[in-house]
Amino acid sequence: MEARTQTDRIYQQLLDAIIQGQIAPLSRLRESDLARDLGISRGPLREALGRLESRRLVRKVPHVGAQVVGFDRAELIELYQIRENLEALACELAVTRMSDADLDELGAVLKRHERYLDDRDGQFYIQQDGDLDFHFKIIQASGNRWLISLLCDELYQRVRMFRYQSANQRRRPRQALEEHQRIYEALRQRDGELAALLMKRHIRSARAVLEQLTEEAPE
Amino acid sequence: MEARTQTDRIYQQLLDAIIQGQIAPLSRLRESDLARDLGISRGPLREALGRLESRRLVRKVPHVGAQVVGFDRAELIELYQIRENLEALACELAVTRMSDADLDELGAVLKRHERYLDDRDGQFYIQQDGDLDFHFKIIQASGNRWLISLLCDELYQRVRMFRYQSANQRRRPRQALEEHQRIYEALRQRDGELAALLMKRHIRSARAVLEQLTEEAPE
DNA sequence: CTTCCATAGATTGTCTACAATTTTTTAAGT
DNA sequence: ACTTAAAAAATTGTAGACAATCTATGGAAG
Repeated sequence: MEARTQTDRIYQQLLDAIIQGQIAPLSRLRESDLARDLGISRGPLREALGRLESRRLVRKVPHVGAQVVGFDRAELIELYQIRENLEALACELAVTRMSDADLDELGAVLKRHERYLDDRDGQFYIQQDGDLDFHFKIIQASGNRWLISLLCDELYQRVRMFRYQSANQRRRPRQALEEHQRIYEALRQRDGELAALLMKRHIRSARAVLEQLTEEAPE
Repeated sequence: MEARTQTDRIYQQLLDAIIQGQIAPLSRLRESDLARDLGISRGPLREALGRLESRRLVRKVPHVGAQVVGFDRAELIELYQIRENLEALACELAVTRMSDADLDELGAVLKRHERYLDDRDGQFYIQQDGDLDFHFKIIQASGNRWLISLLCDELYQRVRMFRYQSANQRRRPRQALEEHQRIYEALRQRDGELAALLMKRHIRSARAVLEQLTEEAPE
């Protein structure tokens, strides 16, 4: 039997469904219906919805209800601005804490990505989330618990959601990989400052793509 | 009658009590007792506790219970590292968005602080939270919604909790004020880069104090 | 035809009771 | 006296019913 609680299960389940778009953005989430579909009562469901609200994947209005958040270009750009800075910080911190073994693991991730790219030349959907492995490893290595939970548990959910929905494969996976490799090299050489700079650039270029993507008229 | 929900009221109530130390760190929070004391049922209370857990002011263990988080020096230092970077970013963004009126307001905050300092020479408890006004104003002016909610709604609760509990008045309020003034000047001159640099230094010096405060043996 | 208000329906918020799990107590065995 | 195990107590997790609130429908007045 599961040691976890219903709330946890349902939360995870809804989280995945939302991120992968199985529950469409802006969907209204009716508690009674959902509870029935999921085979639980409203209590745990409400707690799960509350958690989703805290993670900003759902918006709740008192006495009205909950709905999945929509795609908001401006908000995503704001999110990327933050990632720029926090992941740069992660690089600086990681440099002082990563063991050689950690670096080897990180290198292995890149090797794996490279193979994917060679195989399915260009089009790599699986690498979608695989890309995150690289970032996650560095963040984890930072050893800063706030940083880890902020980036991995909160901000990144939104990034993943965006990627799934917009079917927005990176335009230039090869370039992204090269940027990763350069960051990796900097870490190898224990040059935190450089790694941070490169990471900042890396994310900024992703943001630039995002800004062009759904270009809108300047206000 | 209040438009808010019980969960909201209780959440705010518990939040204040925890931050101000009326509910001591590491206190066990028993649902039945708390609910009785607060005059509500366990349902809304549980949702409030869940929200507190999301904000990292409470830790919950399934089937065991919830307790207020304790003082963790290392964790606070990690938090300050993040503030350094995010508030620097806030400065850069704020520079491009602050109106002259906004700047006047910010200046007024500083004037007020100055008066406090002149009156109750040195010892300023009220300025405890007043200090945050300065930071909050800049953060708000950044216009980055993620930044605003991360700093104001999440991270700062922890900072406030620490300040209340440790009765850790800033040692050098005068110096802090001067640093604020310099940041303000940089913003006035629309020099975002400088403002960011000064903010980073400002928070870093606060962190340094923190590091000395409860000095522990290096591991 | 439009606007306003009242009523009915649907949905969320809250309470009480019950089930599952953990912790504490108690007692037996070594 | 100490360890182990079983039973009891306390506490959290879940379910279902009721109350409060919002939304939509329909009718009357202008």
